Amino acid sequence: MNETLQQPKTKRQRAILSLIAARPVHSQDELAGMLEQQGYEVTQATVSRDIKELGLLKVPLKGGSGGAFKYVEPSVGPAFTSRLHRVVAEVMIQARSSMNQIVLRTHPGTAMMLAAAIDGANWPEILGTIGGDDTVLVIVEAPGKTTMIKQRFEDMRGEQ
Amino acid sequence: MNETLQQPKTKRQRAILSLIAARPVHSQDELAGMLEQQGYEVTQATVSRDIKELGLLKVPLKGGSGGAFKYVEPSVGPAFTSRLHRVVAEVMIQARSSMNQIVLRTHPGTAMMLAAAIDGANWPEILGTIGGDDTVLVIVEAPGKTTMIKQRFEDMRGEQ
DNA sequence: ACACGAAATGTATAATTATGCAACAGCTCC
DNA sequence: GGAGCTGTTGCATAATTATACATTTCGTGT
Repeated sequence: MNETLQQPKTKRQRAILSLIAARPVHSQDELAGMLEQQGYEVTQATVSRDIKELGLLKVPLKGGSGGAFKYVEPSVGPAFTSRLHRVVAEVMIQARSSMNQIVLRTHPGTAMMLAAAIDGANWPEILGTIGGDDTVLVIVEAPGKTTMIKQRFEDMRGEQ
Repeated sequence: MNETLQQPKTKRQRAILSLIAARPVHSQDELAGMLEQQGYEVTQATVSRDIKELGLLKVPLKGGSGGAFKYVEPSVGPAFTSRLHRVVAEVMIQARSSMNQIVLRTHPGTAMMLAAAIDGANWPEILGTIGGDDTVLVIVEAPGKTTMIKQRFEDMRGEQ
């Protein structure tokens, strides 16, 4: 029991990560209860602080099983967005356009991945893409739509 | 004003995405007030529902400016995890090992990206990597550590 | 026109989360 | 030893978010 009373914070936070990975945890009270079962003496207030420190996210469940939300690690958050969105956010450096062409610059060795993601998105305004090492050429169906398409890519990259 | 009364949900949700991208929004009440300024008649209850539908995330601010949290789109999550973690989650399909070698299978055209991310992580147990089109060969410093390293990759990929 | 069902929304409030404040523990310095 | 500082935690509750229920709106069929 002295071991329980002297439990360091780091160990408790690691236990939290294990718990939320093992099964859905719907509320901080629930999580506090689970920690109690593992021998940690802890309240909802401390769990709230842990969750904030760990950067855990409360995400909506898609099926409505039990509670309507669960806690996840930050890395699980992106799974809720489209593949193209994730890839753009990860590899795209710059987007420039002229007439009906958009040139996307990427980190070295990642252009093919972005080109594939763009193809997979099946945007009707895009005729096709050519990917090299760090550059993707996107052909837009008409010059009038180029700026809008470029803006979409920039929106997906988000603020830096 | 009739236009305000007949505002469709989709348009309001798009406005929400623009608002949270433009500056930090700390609470649903704050967001409801901002929407009111744009002519949407809406309450916190509806905003809560919108946020759930859009899958927006409430993330902790790192600086403590104003409120301690803000709302973001799921794609903004990547900033919270390491590059290797994100790349593994995005491209790695399988990890297998033998003696001091780990073979990682990836989506086509993405192996170089993963190899670069592994190199960038500078794990002391890894001597080096060789990346091809859809396969990365990882050389571990000793066979005794191969399983543990492989497990790390699998942990980062997470449940599928 | 009316009836019906589904979707959307507000009101009120239950449920959940965050935090101010005080207390305690641990560490360093004199 | 004591003083001072920092970090951690619980208590109590303020703040925030989610939701039950009722109402309204919209779309479809007769």
